[in-house]
Amino acid sequence: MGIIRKTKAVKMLLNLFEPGLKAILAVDLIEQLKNEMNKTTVYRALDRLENEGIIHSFVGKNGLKWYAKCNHCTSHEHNDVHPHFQCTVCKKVTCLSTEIAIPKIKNYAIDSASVFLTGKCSDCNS
Amino acid sequence: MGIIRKTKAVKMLLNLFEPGLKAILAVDLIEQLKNEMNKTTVYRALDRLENEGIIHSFVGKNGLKWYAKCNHCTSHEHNDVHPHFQCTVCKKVTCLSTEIAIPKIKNYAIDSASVFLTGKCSDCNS
DNA sequence: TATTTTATTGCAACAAAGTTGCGTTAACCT
DNA sequence: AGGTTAACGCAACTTTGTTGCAATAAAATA
Repeated sequence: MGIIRKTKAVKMLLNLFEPGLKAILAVDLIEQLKNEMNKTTVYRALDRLENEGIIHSFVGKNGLKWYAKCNHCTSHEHNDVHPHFQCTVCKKVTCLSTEIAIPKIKNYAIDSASVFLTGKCSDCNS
Repeated sequence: MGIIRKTKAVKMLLNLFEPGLKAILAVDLIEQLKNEMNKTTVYRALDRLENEGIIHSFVGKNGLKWYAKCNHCTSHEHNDVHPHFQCTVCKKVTCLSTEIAIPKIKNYAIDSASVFLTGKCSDCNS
């Protein structure tokens, strides 16, 4: 365990995430890769990459699953607690590097926060 | 438009939300009401109540839809920008009344934020 | 109250996202 | 190269949510 094979699926997926902070819908990955591999393969490869801390996932407003590359995570710890942002104009979803302040609430022990923002990105806001 | 009929479905749903801040899974509502009405009816009644600003919805970590009662919303405006919290012990999901600070990001125009927190609620944190 | 209007319902069929089991294939190790 | 085992493909399935349409029941009107 802990070892991940460098299979065709893994390589292709990592290529697609290469550009950087942009998140991709699982469904879109399946569509893009439909001539190369089965959707089951895509889902399973994504699972593995996520378990190894190479990518992370989150759920959008509509319940669909997004994936993006991690910055400084390991299989033990997902350090990457950052907000995700969707532009209402270009529809792109990105990881923001802004740290978010986890609110303190009396008598509650909060151990995770996920923040999803919408609005206009810098490209569309001009 | 703007008028919502006080049908059986609407009354029963509002009763279930009565207790207060607790959110309920759409799927659980359907299960609870399966002897009383069709799931289509539940989904459509929830839609109407949400459009009128009587309840609001959000998506949990797993992509499932939650509904909860609104505090001070109208059909025109959902003022209720509050975090949602799920206790990892008792699994309950509640609306927190804490205001959240929408982060400012240079060149971005942010117009909505949804925050989902997990941890231990006050009941389970003792 | 009886009648008309129109929103709401039930049903059955569908759609989309994601999962599972299992026999086959292909990475990796030696 | 050969063996071991993770990864794959396929088909079938599950779950959540949606749609069209004929039937029903609120509300409005007479």
